[in-house]
Formats: sequence, C-alpha cells, structure tokens
Amino acid sequence: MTSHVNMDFAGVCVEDAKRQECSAQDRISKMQQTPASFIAPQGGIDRNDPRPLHKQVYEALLASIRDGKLPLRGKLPSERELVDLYNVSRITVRHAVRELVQQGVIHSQPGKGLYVAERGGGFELQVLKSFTSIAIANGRSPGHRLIGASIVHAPLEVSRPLFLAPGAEVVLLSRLRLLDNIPVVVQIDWIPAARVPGLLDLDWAVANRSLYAELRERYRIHPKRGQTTLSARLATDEEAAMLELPPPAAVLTVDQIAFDDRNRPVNLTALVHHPARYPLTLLQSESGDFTQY
Amino acid sequence: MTSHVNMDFAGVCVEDAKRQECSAQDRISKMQQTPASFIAPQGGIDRNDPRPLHKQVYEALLASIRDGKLPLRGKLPSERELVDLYNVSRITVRHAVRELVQQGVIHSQPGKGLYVAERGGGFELQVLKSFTSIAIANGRSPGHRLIGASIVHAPLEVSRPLFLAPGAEVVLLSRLRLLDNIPVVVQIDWIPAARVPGLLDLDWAVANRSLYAELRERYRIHPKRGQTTLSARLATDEEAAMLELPPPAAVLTVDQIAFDDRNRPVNLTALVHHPARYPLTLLQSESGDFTQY
DNA sequence: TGACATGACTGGTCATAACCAGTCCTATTG
DNA sequence: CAATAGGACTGGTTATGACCAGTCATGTCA
Repeated sequence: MTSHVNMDFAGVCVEDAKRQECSAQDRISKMQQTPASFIAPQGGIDRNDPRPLHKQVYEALLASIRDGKLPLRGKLPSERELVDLYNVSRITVRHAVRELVQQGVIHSQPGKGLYVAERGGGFELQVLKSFTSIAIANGRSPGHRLIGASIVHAPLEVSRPLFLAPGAEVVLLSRLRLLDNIPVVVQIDWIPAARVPGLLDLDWAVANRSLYAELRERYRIHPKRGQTTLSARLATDEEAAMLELPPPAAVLTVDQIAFDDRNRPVNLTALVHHPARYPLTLLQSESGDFTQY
Repeated sequence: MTSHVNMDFAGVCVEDAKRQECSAQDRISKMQQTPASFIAPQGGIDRNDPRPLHKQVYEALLASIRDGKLPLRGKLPSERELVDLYNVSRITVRHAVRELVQQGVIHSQPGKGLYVAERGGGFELQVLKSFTSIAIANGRSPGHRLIGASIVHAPLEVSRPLFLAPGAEVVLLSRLRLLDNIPVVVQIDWIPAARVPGLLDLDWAVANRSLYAELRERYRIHPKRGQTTLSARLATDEEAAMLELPPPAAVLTVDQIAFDDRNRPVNLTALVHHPARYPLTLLQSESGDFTQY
C-alpha cells in the first residue's frame, strides 16, 4: 500500500456509451484494475509525493482536461471509476472533484455524471491566478517593464489596509505588464519593508522576475487568502499613455490585499487593466444561493 | 436519532482560553452534551429538514458570525467541538467549514483553530449574490425602476452565448437598480422567450419583483453555474444620465451567463455599475495556487 | 533560570461503508 | 406495440475511525 502505484497495466474498458459487460467484472476484480491510460497517462498519483492525494488527483484531472484528453463537453469517468483508476478512496476523489466543480472547470449532474464545462470564447482568465501562468496557459508570452522600485513612507490608503503605522516604510514596486510585448496592465505593489529586507537589491528590470516567487522562495511568505475590490475609473494621462489608450479612457481597477498563512498582510496590489486587452472572467458554480441580482 | 435534536440543555463550557477540565468530561459523556447556547441559539440543526446537514451547519455558523455572536477576529469552536454541538459527524462539519473558508468568511490555521475573517471596510458585496439580499444584508433597501420590457429578436451577441439561432425571440428586461432610492446599476437581461411563456404578463414596474425568483417559482428554472466577464468602458450618455454621472464617466461592466442544472443557458445579464456607489468585492482563499500576478 | 521534553489540543488527510434520489436502458407485462 | 417495472448505474450525503503535523502551555531537568 505504501509502494508506488502501477498505472501501466494495459487498460480495458474504453470510455463509451455502452460498457456494461466489462464494468461488471471490474467490480469483482479489485486488485488488478487500473485501466488508466486515457486519463492517467503515466500514473499521475504518487504516494511518496508529499502533496496530498486529493491535490494530485485534482491536478491529474485538470491536466487531462487542459491537454484535451477529454473532449470539451465530454463526460468524465464516474467517481467510482476514478477511485479504481487512481487507487484512492472516494472521499479523495470527491475532494478533487469538488474543487474542480467550484472552479467551474467541470460540472456535475446527479444521476448522470461529470462533464467538462465548456469555456467561453476568447481569453480564459481568472482572478487570483498568476499573471505569468495565465499568459502561458493562453499561449502568450508574459513580461513586464519596470516603472519604479523604491522604499517610501506609506500613505494612509496603503498603511491602513496593511495594518502599519502611517508613514511606515514600504517597498513600492511599479510595473507595466506585457502580453506578447503589448502593454495590458499597470501594476503597483506595496510590501511592508520590514518583512522583505533586501528585496530591492534584486534587479527588477529583469522581465520575468516574479514578486510572488521571491516572496515564497526568499522570504518564505506564502499568501493564503485575499480580498479584492473591483471598480472602474477614468485613466490618468500617464496610465492612458502606458496602456496606449486615447483619452478619455476607462480602465478596470483591481485592488487586492493578500494575507499569509498566519493572517498577516503580505502586500497591497493595485492593478489598472486595459479593458479590451485584459478583461477578467470568473467561473462560478452552485455553492451558495446563486440568486444573483 | 431521527427525532429533533435538543439544543436547550443548559450549557457548561463557556468558550475560553483554558477549559481543559470540562472538555475532558465532554469527551466521556457523548449523549448529553450540547453546550450550544452561544453558537447554536435555538437548535439550528433539524434532521427532519430536507436540506443536507452540512448546509444547515453552514448556515447556522454563518448566521452566528453575521449576527455578531462571534467577535470579528474571534475564534470559532474547534471542529470536534462543533461535532458535539450539532450532533453531526466531522465530515459534515468540515464540509460546512470548507465552504465558509472558500468564501472567505472564516480562515483556518492548522494547529490553532478557525477564525472569523475580518472584512474590509465599506460595502461588503459579492459577485453572484442576489442584489436584493446583498442590499438587505448591508441594511440598505433595494429597488428598481423599469426601463423596458419586451420581446425582441436576439442580436448575434445575445443569441450566440445563449445557444440560440440568430434572430430567435428573447425577452428583454431592462431595469435601473436602486439602493435607498439611489441609482447604482443599470441591468439588462435577455431570456430565451420559449422557456418563459407569459413572463411579460407580470407587472415588472413593481419595484421588488425578482427575475430569479420568478424563474425559480413559476418556471422551475434553477440557475446552477455561471460565467462572468468583468471589464470597464465609458458610459453612454443614457447610462451616465441614469447613474447621475457627469460625462465622460467610466463604468464597471459585468456580463454574466447563467446555466441551469441541465446545463442549458438560462439568461444573459449585462450590468453597468456606478463605480463609486457599487464597487465589487471578492473574498478568496487558498484553493488553487494563489500565485496571483 | 533557561532549555527542553511532554502532552493536549488544533486543523488536514484518508480509508471504509452505507444509504438516498435521481437517470436511463432493458425486459417484462398489459 | 405501448406502458411499466427492474436494475444498474450516477452523484450527494453522512457516519466512524484513524493518523499526521502543527501549536502551545506546562512541567522537568540541567
């Protein structure tokens, strides 16, 4: 049970509308199944991996969907089939499935099955995902142009949400985000200077340097939850110029506070989006009332 | 086990930092606990209620938090205490807790406990919640002013996301949303006419009529998931006038497609937000990478 | 007095095992 | 031939029980 799980057994039971006769004997032989192959190419689940099993299942399923191994409006194997596929308990499978459902990647129909959710046309962007990873997932190349990096005294609008004394020192990082070298977002970050000594010693002009990667790897700061406020306003002249918008122009603003696993504020981010080049999409699912407006 | 659960037993064990001696005997007597009283005022969980237990626990906890029975940055009873409080299994408690964590209402610290998340100042609004319920939760009175209600042939931008033939008949419902009689959002809905016969026979000038309530109660249509696109643009002259914005003005736009439990499109909603009067806030938690930008 | 081990907690993870209410195909019955 | 009753599935819910890795107060040993 503690050893590697073998996933290379030649699979029977190809997914199809009618596969009764083989699902029947599946239920009997419980030790030699693992049809795998179409949804779990080379295993996927590793019990030596320190990550939780449900996370591994989640990522294996997500990868199968993203790689197109499952057709867009296609049907996933049933939860009980996934149990056999990955050799985990149904609780673990359901944990992974729930995550995917809540993120809108799949949707479930009781009595029928799990289906891949068709995603709307155009960009597929989500709040709270890495700018870099979103870009790559969409086949675009991310980058940034440094506007400014310095240590300043926090104004009240910055110090208060960060639980700092007014005027406390904060690192100010100001960047113009690019997608395929096209400006799409103006991003300004404030980070309490006391938590990130030496952050400005790094060369922030390097186009692929990631703030969150540095926080994670250099300072062991792991953002865990956040609060985001969305609004709109007219772009300033500088913003309009940087985003190549003819004034008067409207921009989508996203202000975000992140907290770490000990509930301390990590940073404050202000984003100014080019409305056409970088709209935001959210996928939602039934958790909650969904009475919506 | 199938009867009502009694919650009116005089509770010992007031929440405190040191309550060792009584939690010890709690663990022994498993039939007569239910200290309750501070978190489950008059029961809360009813096994005759058709709703799932985890949903009831979720709502009981949410109510306790919203009513201020728990201090804002306060500590919740531990999961195992909640098990005894509500007489449900830990899986059920965890299901409810997970929901609250994912919605950002509470946050958890392994090894320590569950804490009520402090919410940012100002409005506390969320995407995907009912306009009416949000208003009430914030102590404001919701309303709307009818702009137009008619059946039209769907233009391509409307027919395509709704999976309809171009020019198919759709109900168009156009309203100006009010908060304390102040205009805050322009809302336009398109609903496939074939699914909602007689919808326009209702008097939509009535200020508290809810589209989603009608869909639910008259047509048994239950929206389950949705896709939302956020952006910004300059307000049209009509929009600026209705929202009392001096042109040129920027507005926050929210376009939303809802699907029912059989994955059929229910409606298309276009919202035009007054940026200052109705910004949106989102609470987020660790599910996913949270690499964010 | 200070460093350290202990133990009682915390939430996080995972397994096994049921039962329910739907859906949908099939085979029996009228 | 059509209506119906089964049965085999689906996801949804809930219980019990167990172990882990963290946190933190306490008490012991140097």
